[in-house]
Amino acid sequence: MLTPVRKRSDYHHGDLGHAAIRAAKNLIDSEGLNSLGIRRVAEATGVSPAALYRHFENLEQLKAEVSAQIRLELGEFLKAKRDRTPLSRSKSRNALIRFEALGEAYIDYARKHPRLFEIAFIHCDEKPISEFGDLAWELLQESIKELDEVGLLDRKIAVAAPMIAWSSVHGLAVLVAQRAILQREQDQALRQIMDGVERALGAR
Amino acid sequence: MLTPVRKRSDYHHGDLGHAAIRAAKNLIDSEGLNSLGIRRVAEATGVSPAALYRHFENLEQLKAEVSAQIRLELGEFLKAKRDRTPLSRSKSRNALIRFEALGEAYIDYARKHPRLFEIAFIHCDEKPISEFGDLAWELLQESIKELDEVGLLDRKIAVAAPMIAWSSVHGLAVLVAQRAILQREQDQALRQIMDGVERALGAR
DNA sequence: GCACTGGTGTTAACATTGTTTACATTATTC
DNA sequence: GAATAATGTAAACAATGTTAACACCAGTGC
Repeated sequence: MLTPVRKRSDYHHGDLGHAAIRAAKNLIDSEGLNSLGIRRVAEATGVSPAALYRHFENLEQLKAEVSAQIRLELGEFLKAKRDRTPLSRSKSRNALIRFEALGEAYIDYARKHPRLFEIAFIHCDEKPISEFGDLAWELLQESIKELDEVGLLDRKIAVAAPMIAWSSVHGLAVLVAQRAILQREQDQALRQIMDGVERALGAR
Repeated sequence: MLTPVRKRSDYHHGDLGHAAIRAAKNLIDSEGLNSLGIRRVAEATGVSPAALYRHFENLEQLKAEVSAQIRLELGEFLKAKRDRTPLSRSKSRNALIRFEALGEAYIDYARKHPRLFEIAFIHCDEKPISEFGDLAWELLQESIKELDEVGLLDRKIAVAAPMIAWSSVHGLAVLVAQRAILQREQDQALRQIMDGVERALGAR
């Protein structure tokens, strides 16, 4: 991914703002949150530092917008990976396969982009997951409904199911992103946790 | 908690290092990680900024030591709260009560000290939870063993149990600390998750 | 075509930060 | 009690976020 360079008349950028968010994201992804700075982003977008203040109030707001962007991309990543998993002929098994694909994809993202994942959920202040229209959350709900339709969801636990599944996998993802779990133990941990979730939901 | 002030002869501090970690912790707790700085800590401990470099290589290392300190305090918090929960006469119920107390205490800490909790597990690089002799992890293992002894643990899931329980509750704790879950929904979420964990472990 | 206006960029400055260097003071050791 | 190590200070450095004053340019209304 190359650094986007100035276009057009060479004075006005044309799409700073979006370009800044992209540059900031790449910076965090490759060098970490601490390396994110107004001046670094300005350099990467080929613009003077002060120009960024026409598009963001301050560094903190830029971070927040990058964070939102990452949440979006995470959701798209989950969706894409789930829709690419091969299905069987059993509708019942497919519900489970697609559910597990979501879990795997979630951990996968945390492993591939740990620094992005770490800031995905900063500053959701008083905006709960279940309300800020998060794509990932919707995918989870949808998947649980699929489980229900094929009889793999214990009705007693139905309303709690999304929370249980989310926090279980999210917990692991956080630990993976922070490298608090050894690389070689991550796959095993995921299998254990998905097993646990499925036992909890009654899906067995 | 007052700012520790210079003691003794007024030139040598006597216990900078520990005092710095304490000051840094209080700073983070009350104003957030972004407000942590060498100069702020120097001011709080009544010392010149350069003095801190006799005790820490740089700001990053100070952060790491604060992080370790927080992990320790979190463990002690869990232990204290668990040992203060009233027990019943049934040994079987007590195992469950103590297990749930751990979960509640974990969330409680994240709620009371969100900014501390958030940095508790940064920079555990390649030192997995299960190995760095973490007190909290030991408490969890111990509690699961208690569940096993009273027959509340499904043997098939025994080895996976710690991972399942940890990541579930840790996931919620992270969301709570980041305020991605509304205050009034937190208690319900915890109950749902503990239910889920107990179903997963076979503890019913 | 042309002035004007709002949006977007630049440059130069400011206060503040982490960090280093050279030096001062105290503790400790023989 | 002198030498030495440990621990503090002060002053400087480059780099940072941010602001203010000015420059350019696209679009609108005449």
